[in-house]
Amino acid sequence: MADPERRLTTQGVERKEQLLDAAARLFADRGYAQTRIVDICREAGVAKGLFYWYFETKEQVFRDLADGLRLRLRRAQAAAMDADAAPLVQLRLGSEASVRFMAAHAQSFALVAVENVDREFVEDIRRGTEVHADDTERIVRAGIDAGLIRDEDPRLLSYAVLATVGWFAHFHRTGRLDTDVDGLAAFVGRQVVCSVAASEDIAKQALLGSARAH
Amino acid sequence: MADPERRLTTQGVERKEQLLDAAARLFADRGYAQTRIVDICREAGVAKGLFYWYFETKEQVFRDLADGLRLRLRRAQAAAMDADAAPLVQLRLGSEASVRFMAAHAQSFALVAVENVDREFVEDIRRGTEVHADDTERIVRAGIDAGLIRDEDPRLLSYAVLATVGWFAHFHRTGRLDTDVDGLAAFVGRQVVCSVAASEDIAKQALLGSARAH
Amino acid sequence: MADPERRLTTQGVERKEQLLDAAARLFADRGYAQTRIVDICREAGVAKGLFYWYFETKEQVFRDLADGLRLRLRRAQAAAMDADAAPLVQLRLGSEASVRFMAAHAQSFALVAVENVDREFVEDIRRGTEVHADDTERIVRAGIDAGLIRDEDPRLLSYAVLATVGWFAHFHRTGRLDTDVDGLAAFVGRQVVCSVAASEDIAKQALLGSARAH
Amino acid sequence: MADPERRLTTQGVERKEQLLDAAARLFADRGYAQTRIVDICREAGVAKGLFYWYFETKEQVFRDLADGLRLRLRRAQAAAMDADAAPLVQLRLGSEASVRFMAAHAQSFALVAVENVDREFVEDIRRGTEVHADDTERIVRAGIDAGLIRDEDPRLLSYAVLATVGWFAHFHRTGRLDTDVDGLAAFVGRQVVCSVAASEDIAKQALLGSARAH
DNA sequence: AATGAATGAGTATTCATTCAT
DNA sequence: GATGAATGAATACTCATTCAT
Repeated sequence: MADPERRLTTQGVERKEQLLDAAARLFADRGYAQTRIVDICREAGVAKGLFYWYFETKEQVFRDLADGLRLRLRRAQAAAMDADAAPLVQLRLGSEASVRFMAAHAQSFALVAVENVDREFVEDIRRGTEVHADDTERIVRAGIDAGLIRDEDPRLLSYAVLATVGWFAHFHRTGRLDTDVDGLAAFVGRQVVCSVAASEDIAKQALLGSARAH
Repeated sequence: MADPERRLTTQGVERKEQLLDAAARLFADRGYAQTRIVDICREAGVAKGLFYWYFETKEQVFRDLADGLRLRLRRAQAAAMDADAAPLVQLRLGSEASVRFMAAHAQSFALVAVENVDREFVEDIRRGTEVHADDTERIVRAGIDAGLIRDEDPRLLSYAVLATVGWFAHFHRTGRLDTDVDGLAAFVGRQVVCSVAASEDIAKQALLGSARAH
Repeated sequence: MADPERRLTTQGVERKEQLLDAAARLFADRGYAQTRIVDICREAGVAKGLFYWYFETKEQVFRDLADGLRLRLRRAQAAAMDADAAPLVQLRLGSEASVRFMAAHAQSFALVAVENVDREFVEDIRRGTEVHADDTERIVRAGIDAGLIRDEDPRLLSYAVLATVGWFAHFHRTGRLDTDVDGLAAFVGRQVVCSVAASEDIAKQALLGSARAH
Repeated sequence: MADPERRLTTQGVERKEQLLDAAARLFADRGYAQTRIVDICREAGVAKGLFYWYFETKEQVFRDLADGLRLRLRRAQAAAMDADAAPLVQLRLGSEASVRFMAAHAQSFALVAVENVDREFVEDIRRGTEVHADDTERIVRAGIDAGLIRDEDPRLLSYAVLATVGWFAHFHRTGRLDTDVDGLAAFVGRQVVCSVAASEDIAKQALLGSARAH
């Protein structure tokens, strides 16, 4: 019923937003499979039939949601990173920004977290991660070339960075950390830097300006 | 019909194993929701009704599978770690063993890492992680006390270790790494050591005996 | 899906009625257990899923049906009884009306009289009988006080009345009586009166106006 | 598996009895449909497979049980009735004996009570009732011929007797009467007599020797 | 745009019965 | 006789999706 090309009025856009929000809340709260279309509509306060005016399928909503998140996360990172800064500093700033963003949108991120995703979407999530890994890898390569980062496989190092950022967001989301977001972001920044820096001195250098240089 | 208390004969245990294996294969292959009881039975070569002689519900099988996996993972780690070794070496050995084990049972881990069967199960996973974090934290504390590990919050450092190990297993599983398992395990070992060591020298020390000390 | 609180449109009420009718027919015809949801829907000419739009469970329909029947039976009795009449006359009129009503809705009563759906339902039936016994007891007490009814335990006498009425309906339903409904109702009326009246004369009095006074 | 012709050893007969008892208890307690073969076997303390050594089907057990009850009830009645007594006295004695017997075997009778019987057995039960009605009718006819019983259709009067006896047993079984069995039997005897006697005097006569002649 | 009734494919689970040992 | 593992037919219920209004 929902034509992907359909032009929505301003009101329509809002309605769609409402449904998207409701879906995000519920998917995150109870998981994709455990969320019924009716639930989403009830949560959004509209009738069941209306869902299909705005979306083609339940699956589509999930993808829309995931795409949106990816996009906004990348923007948040980009905004935080200083293109002129040293690679390690860029990694630190990017990681900190990511943690902050994910924490601020914890609810939504729950639904793209590895452990919450339904089989049918792993591939989507995978692709999303790859994009981030590409971004990271560029910086890592520069760092290696400049002798600032250990001479390991750049792709592997990028994944290591993503792993740290991703899991801490996850741990924070699931309430297992008493640290506040600022403290956490700072820690993740330090951890990322220390885990890839070629030497202590270089790491210290990259952590200048961060709350608690080690 | 399946009584959790029921004593199984040797043959019965084998049958159960057969079904468990079949289930593991199919769950890993196509996902929990996409696997029907009939499929499991067909795969195991038994009639549909027999499933309920050995298991109470579909969910139960899943949980049995996950529990078994967790148990074996812990054993594999314990076997790999030398209680007399230095903390960093223990972390390295444990991490390497984990990566190896997860890689060897990638199919099965695909399950517990990704599926979102229900709230209860997600809780199980969480608890499982916490147990690992506890194990790790003990070693990290010893390392900090000995001045071998950076003086950060030991819990956070433990999570960082888990993050690295877990995600690399995941990346490997999803076929994004061309590295072989040995190379990957070694890398993860190095990465873990470098990400927590208090200094380069200490890290180097801990990596002696590893394939490619940095 | 069926929300007990849901407000139905006029059309919706009709649909529900349709399904209820179909269910009543089939339950009566082949029994509760032998009637499948699909059968009911086919009989009503709707798709299987729609059943659950109007009812919560199969059991629910059954209970709805039984409740409705009980209600209507009580109404039929109340309508037949003249509040100003003598107690024995009231008993006679009530019994006759009951027999007539049960005979007219024999199909439906086959249900509530015979089926053993579950513990809960048996309880329902029990409660239903008690209500009728309460109604009857009030009249019986008045009769005893007026010296028109034998001085026995009023509750026991009420049960005796119910027994007579109930079983004759049952016998009629199961086709064991060649008597027509009018003859049967009259007989039951006489039997009830004679079985509780304090004396022949009193009984005769109460039977005046009945087809075949004894 | 179970051959109806099979000769059982003494032990075998006991085993069968055990199973029959267990089945009676469970059928009566929770109903036929709600009782599983396993339940019966567990209750009897034997393995599931053994059931089919002694019985052909679950249905068969029910029939065996019902037949046995019928037989024993008839015997109990016959034993209580004095063939030389007046018809009304015979009815009274037979009714009292029935109530006593049913009360003493309340558990078992629950399973042949109209309201508990599954659809597939109503016909069986019906036949059983008819036999009793035949017995009763013979006496009623004699009473009518002797001018002791009201000149109504003898079959209908017989049913009235059965109704009274049957329902009071039922009411007693379901715990709705505080009267003790002796009191109840006496009441039912009086009620039966009064409900069919041709006159007060005749009734009084028939009640002589009963606890509380009216 | 919006509603909610209608559709029907899909599946976990139960349980009487059989059978090899 | 006895056991309990194995079989498979049968069915209530869910929920994404469609559609008339």
